[in-house]
Amino acid sequence: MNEDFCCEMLHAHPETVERVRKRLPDEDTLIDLAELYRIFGDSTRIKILCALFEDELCVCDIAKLLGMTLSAISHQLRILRASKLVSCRRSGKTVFYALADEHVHSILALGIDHIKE
Amino acid sequence: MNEDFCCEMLHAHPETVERVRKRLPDEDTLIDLAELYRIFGDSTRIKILCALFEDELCVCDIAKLLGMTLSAISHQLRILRASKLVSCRRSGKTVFYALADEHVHSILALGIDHIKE
DNA sequence: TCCTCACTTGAATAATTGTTCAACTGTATT
DNA sequence: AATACAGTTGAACAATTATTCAAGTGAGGA
Repeated sequence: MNEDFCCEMLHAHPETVERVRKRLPDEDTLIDLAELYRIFGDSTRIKILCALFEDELCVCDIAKLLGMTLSAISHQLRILRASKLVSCRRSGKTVFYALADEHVHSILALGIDHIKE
Repeated sequence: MNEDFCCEMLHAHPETVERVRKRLPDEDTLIDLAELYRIFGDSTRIKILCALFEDELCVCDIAKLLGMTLSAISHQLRILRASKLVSCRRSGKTVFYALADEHVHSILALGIDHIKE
């Protein structure tokens, strides 16, 4: 749609809008940011991330911990892998998953802080 | 489903699972946490939050800034209000929105850090 | 080589959700 | 009182997505 006709705007604040527009991160950054949070925004994935926050786990362990099927967990791990939030290593028939980095840890911790208030 | 039959688990690690289970935040906290991130996980809402991070804005300003309809923005503001991430005040015919607290700021900043690496 | 098991994957289904459209508030102006 | 405008809301629609089911890998053991 055409942004010039989103509303009448006779009483909008064009100078404020311009100032904010200049400071706003670029479109791609904002979309990536939303995408990152979207990954955290599912209870199954949050549970997996919080579990891996405690220890490295194999798919079977996670499935048992969450009371879900291997398939459901594997599908979610695929999404977490694609987003580089978890890493994995194979040991024989078993695949172990772990958090990818400290950032994931920080983001989780901050969210928990917010919830608890 | 029954967590005892999620998989064969002949080679799972029950002691690790138990240890992690004990440390894991309770179910409700995890669901609330996912819910919080889910709100951040939409590009329209992230844009609104980032814009409000810069300045208080009326609905019309936000619509112009994002090039979207008043209705679409209002629907998203309703969700942000319900999640207590934004506050609003009416001044005549105009309704101004602002970030609800510092936490929102912190969560956004941390996410941007992660993206930029 | 055959079998078992840990895990992955693709298709199908059900549920959720973002935007649009049209109708409706509430406040100010004339 | 009538009109205009900023914003809200509900229903409908399209798109996305989480889980299930069934079939398929790949590694180790017999």
